[in-house]
Parts: sequence; C-alpha cells; structure tokens
Amino acid sequence: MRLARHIVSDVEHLRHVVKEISRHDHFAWDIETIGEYATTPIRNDVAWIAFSAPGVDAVIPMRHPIGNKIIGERKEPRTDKNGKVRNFRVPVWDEPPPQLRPSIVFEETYELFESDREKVAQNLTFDAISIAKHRGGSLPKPPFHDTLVSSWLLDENRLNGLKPRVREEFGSDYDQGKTGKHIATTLFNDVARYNLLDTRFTRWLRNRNLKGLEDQRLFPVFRLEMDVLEVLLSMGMEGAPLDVPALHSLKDHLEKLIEQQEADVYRSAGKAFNLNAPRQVAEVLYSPKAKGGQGIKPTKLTAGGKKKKQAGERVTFLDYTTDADALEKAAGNPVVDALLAFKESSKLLSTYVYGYLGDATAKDRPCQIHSGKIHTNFKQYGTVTGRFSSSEPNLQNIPRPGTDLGKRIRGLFIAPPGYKLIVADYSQIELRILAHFAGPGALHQGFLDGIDPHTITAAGILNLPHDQVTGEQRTDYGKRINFLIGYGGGEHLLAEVAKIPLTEAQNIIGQHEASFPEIYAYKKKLLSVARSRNPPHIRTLTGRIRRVPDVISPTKWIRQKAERQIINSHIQGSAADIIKIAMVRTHSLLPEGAKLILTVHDELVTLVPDTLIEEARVAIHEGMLGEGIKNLISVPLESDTKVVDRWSEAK
DNA sequence: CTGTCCTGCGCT
DNA sequence: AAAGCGCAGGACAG
Ligand SMILES: Cc1cn([C@H]2C[C@H](O)[C@@H](COP(=O)(O)OP(=O)(O)OP(=O)(O)O)O2)c(=O)[nH]c1=O
Ligand SMILES: [Mg+2]
Ligand SMILES: [Mg+2]
Repeated sequence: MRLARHIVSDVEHLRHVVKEISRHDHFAWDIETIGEYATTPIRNDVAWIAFSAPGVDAVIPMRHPIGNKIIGERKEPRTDKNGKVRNFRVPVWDEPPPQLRPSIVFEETYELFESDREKVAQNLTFDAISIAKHRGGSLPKPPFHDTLVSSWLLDENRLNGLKPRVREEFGSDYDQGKTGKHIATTLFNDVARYNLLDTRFTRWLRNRNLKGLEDQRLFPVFRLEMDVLEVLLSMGMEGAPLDVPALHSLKDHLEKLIEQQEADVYRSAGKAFNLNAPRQVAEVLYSPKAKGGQGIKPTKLTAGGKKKKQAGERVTFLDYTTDADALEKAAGNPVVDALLAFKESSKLLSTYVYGYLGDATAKDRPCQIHSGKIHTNFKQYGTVTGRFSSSEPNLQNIPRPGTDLGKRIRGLFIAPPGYKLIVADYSQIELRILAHFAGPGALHQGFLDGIDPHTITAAGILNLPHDQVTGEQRTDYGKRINFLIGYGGGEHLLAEVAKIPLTEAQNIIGQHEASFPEIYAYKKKLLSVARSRNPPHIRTLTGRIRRVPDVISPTKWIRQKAERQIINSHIQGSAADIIKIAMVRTHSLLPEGAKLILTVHDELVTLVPDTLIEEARVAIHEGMLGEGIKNLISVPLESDTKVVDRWSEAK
C-alpha cells in the first residue's frame, strides 16, 4: 500500500474523495480521538477520520499532535499515586505535517452523513456521537450498519472487537503494537496506516457479516438492532440529568458517616485493619478470641477456597467468605454489626459518589458529569442474551430506594425544572413470557385472570394475606424466588434465600412441579430442540440466536449449567426483544421535546417537558403495550407507569 | 508503572 | 451450584 497518496491534506483532495465515495451506496468510516476525554464521545477531540468505499481509501488527519520522528527527550514532573512528584522522561517529536481543520473536513463531508447511503462503522454509536459535535450537534442519518452489532448477532460468545474479527475472517494482524490505545504518542504515519486499515477492514467485515446474517436468517433481528441503534444515539446525546448539589451533600454525609462506622469497627475489634480487604476481615472475624479475633465460626468457603479443597489443599479461615450473607448469620456480634453498616455506606460512596465525581489526581477516574448530565454507554452487544449492558458509569445498577441511602442515590437522577420523568416498567415481564412459551396451564390462566405471581409467592412464604405484602417483601420473597425456581434454582439456595427450612424448600419445588407441569414440558422440549441443532442453540421471539454448545458436554455439571442458560436465554432474550421493539416504537411516537434517556432491562425512563406529559404518557403506553407488540405473546402485557421529579419516587 | 484475578455487591 | 450484567478495592505478576 502506498500510504502517502491516501492521506488527505488539502481541500481539493478531500472534495475528490467525497465525490468518489458518493458513487457508492455505502461507505465505512472510523475516527481516532485524543485528549483527556478521548473515550467519551460527547467530549472527545476527533483527531483523525478515515473513509472506505470500494476502490476508495482515504485518511484525513486534523489535529494529530506529532510528526514522524523522535528528536529529543524532555523531563516532565508528574505526581504519582502516592502524591510524590517525580520526573518522567518523555520523548519529543518533530512537528506533524500540515493538516486540514476539523471545521473544513466536517463541512465537506456533511452531506455524506446526511445522505441515504449505508453508513458503516465498528461500534457506530461512538463514532457517530463523537462527530456530531463537529456537525453542529447533528447526528449522521440512517441507514446504518454497525459491524460490532452484526458480528455479535452472528456469534454472541466470541470476541467481536475489530482486531479479533479481522484476524478470524481475514487472517491479518495489523496492530500488534496496540496503536489504538495511545494515538497521541504514535507517529503520524503509523496512525494514518492504522486508521486506514481499521476503516477498510470494517467495510470488508460488513460484507462478510451481510452474508452471515443471510445464512443464519438473522436479517429481521439485524434490522431491529439498527433501529434500536438510532434510539441509542439519541439517548447518548441527551444524557440523564443529575442533582449535582445533592451529590456533593451526599458525599459530605457519607464521608462523615463512614468515618464513624470505621471507628466503630476498630473499637469493637480492639484493633485497626483494612475493612475492604476480605482476608484481613476474615482474620479478625474467624481467628479465635485467644488470638485477638472474634472466634466466629466460618460458614461458607469462597470460590477460591472451594477450588483449593477440590485440589486437595488445606483451607484456612482465610478461605471463608466474609460476604454480607455470612455476616448476617453472626448478627449481634458488635464487630459484625458495625462492619455490615460500614459495607453498605462504603459501597455506595465509592461506586456512586466517587464514581460520578471522579478523582482529579487519577486520570483513570474521570468525572462522569458533563453539564449536569451523565451519559452512560449502553452497549448493544454487551450481553449474550440480547439485553443491553450499561457502563461508564453503569446506570442499570442504581440502588433501589428501599434504604435511606439508596433513596438518596436514586434520587440524584432528576427531571430539571419544567420537566418530569416518566418511568415505565413491564410487570412480571419474564414470567409472562414463560407463560407464553409454556402455553395453556395455571400460569397462563393466572395472567389472563390478572393475578400477580410475585405477591402470591411472597404471601405464601411469609404466610401473610396478599394485601399485607410490602413492596420490599414482594421483591425479596416473591420476585427473587419465582425467578430462582423458574430458572432452575436448587432447594438449598431456595431455603437460604427464602429463609425457610430445607424441607419447606423441597416442598415448594415439588409443588411447583405439580402445579405447573406445562412449564417443565416446555423446558424439556426447548432443550431437545436446542440439542438437535448444530451448534446447539435456541431462537428468541424475534429470531435472535443464543448458542450454547456446552449443552452436549459430557460433564454433567457443565451440561446442566448450559441447560439453565438455554432456558434463561430463551426467556430473558425474548424480554430483551420486547423492550427493544418498545424502544423503537416509543422513540418514534414521542412528541418532539420528550426524550428517552434510560433503559433498565424492562424499564424505560423518559424525560418530558411538563406541557407534554399526557401526550408522552400515551406514546409510551402505545410503544410498550400497543397493537403489534402485545400480539407477540399470548398473555396480556402490562406496565407500571409513574410520573415523577426524581427516579427514587417511582416505586 | 500497567494488567489481571479475586472477592464482594449494586441492579434487572 | 437460578440467569444476566459492571465496578471497586486488594493482592499479585510483569
Ligand atoms: C429482580 C430480578 C429480575 N430478573 C429478571 C426477570 C424480570 O422479569 C426482569 C425484570 O425485573 P423486574 O422489573 O425487577 O421484575 P418484574 O418485571 O418481574 O416485576 P415487576 O412487576 O415488579 O416489574 O428481570 C431476574 O431474572 N432475577 C431477579 O432477581
Ligand atoms: Mg418489571
Ligand atoms: Mg424492571
């Protein structure tokens, strides 16, 4: 490859390239980003952009900081993590060649991204949101092909990053040096080559994946996913508004609280130790009183401890778990009680408060708040079942409002003045899907009759009348137990979770089998279908595939685990299908000004101007439950919808 | 210094 | 040995 002629550094060349690309009905693009916020699409600086179409490969540098050779060395004082100032030797490079200004590049390429050509990228949301900044906030227009998503649909179990995919499909290993991780300090021509190859291989991969989608009859799901991608773009641009002053007060509150709780533990234990270090905690709790410990009898091994035992090694009390469950069994011991209190607040402070505010002294802990909003990364390819995952930060594990601290954290997510949050969550979603798949029987009939199985289960276990089951009891003794049993949980775990004797747990599982034979028949059939295919797999409601080769493993425990995964994936994956369809429908039905901002597996959070509440409510209802979605399953779909100022108020 | 594993825990 | 996630801190390897 003659690299130089693909590098675009003047406007005439750029215009020529745009014209060449325009002759095709699709093109791939890829960007390289730099700066403190290189991996934050709403904030990063786009330093390079490259395009690829059949017969066209062009790479356009815009703000690469360095040239092609090292010309010296410089000492730079930096503070290390212990706060000490040290001198680091850093290379000095020559100046980069002349580069086009981003404003010109995005002006000249503007129409390409507006056109009806298919726009191809690997992890398209990142590249699209990153360039929207330079396009006056305008996102590229569909149609799209995200090769990360198509690769994932074709095989959810493998690494679907560009490098491993290219290695697999084309046998090329073009970046052993991990250029992508440090663009700003990589030589100009090396970045150019890297950016060009990424883009070209993305286009090639698109062509490969199109064939695969066809072969595996995955086009309908792929089209759904590309519609979902548009919604994710909008959500990524919008972000979730945060009550920043309240976050700072909460920080002060938690820091004071934790200081006290820490002191409480040390006082009761008679010594100081690292409360975040499980082995140190185990030492204090489980070593005999004579040796200065608490002499508590350890109950359950850690995963590592179990392995040791299997391997025939000796286990000590350092191999026993110090998790909250184990500690609760020793409740009453002052060290344990103080430790439990500490664990709750320290988890919340480090994950949700420091996590959002970041640490100015550590560049791997950036502040996650931008103009009062948090923009999570919803990964469309983030699970093997079809659900999204959420990261940087994860907004799908915000504490429930059941405790004071949980309420204060969930309450940080707000509607600004003049707006409301509409929070809509499907009712018993996966149980309804199970009823659909299992067909006629008690569960199916129950849903037709309007029952709430979570409340019924909780009432049964707690021996309470239905109308006396609290929301928390419904979750802890209803939901958890229904899904535990439904997804193949054993009697010991059931006894543990439900806090009932083993015999009662055995009874409950036996009764379940007797009351819902159709569920067990469905599972059996599903597994035999899965096993009959090569490789073993199932398809969800929309035809999404989950491949579980382990279901034919000769090893019993591996095979049985795979069986549970198949059953769970069929149902969880179908629930994911439903929420994805609902997102696409809702997005297009919402009035201008109302925006979907979050999704939590079976929940949609929408930010709505006060004036549009009723319109938006109707749109969300229609999106989640209307014709065309409710027909997907044979039991009614229901949702629970709340209009609130703070997320914590929806419960 | 960076990267990886383990333990533990937040959520659906 | 219900399923599916991501993140923090400690411990350790390089
Ligand atoms: C809480 C929980 C949920 N899930 C799955 C199944 C649920 O249907 C799905 C959504 O979770 P939830 O919305 O918490 O539960 P739900 O929809 O069954 O009940 P509700 O009427 O209160 O909304 O996530 C589990 O697999 N295990 C669990 O412990
Ligand atoms: Mg629900
Ligand atoms: Mg939910």
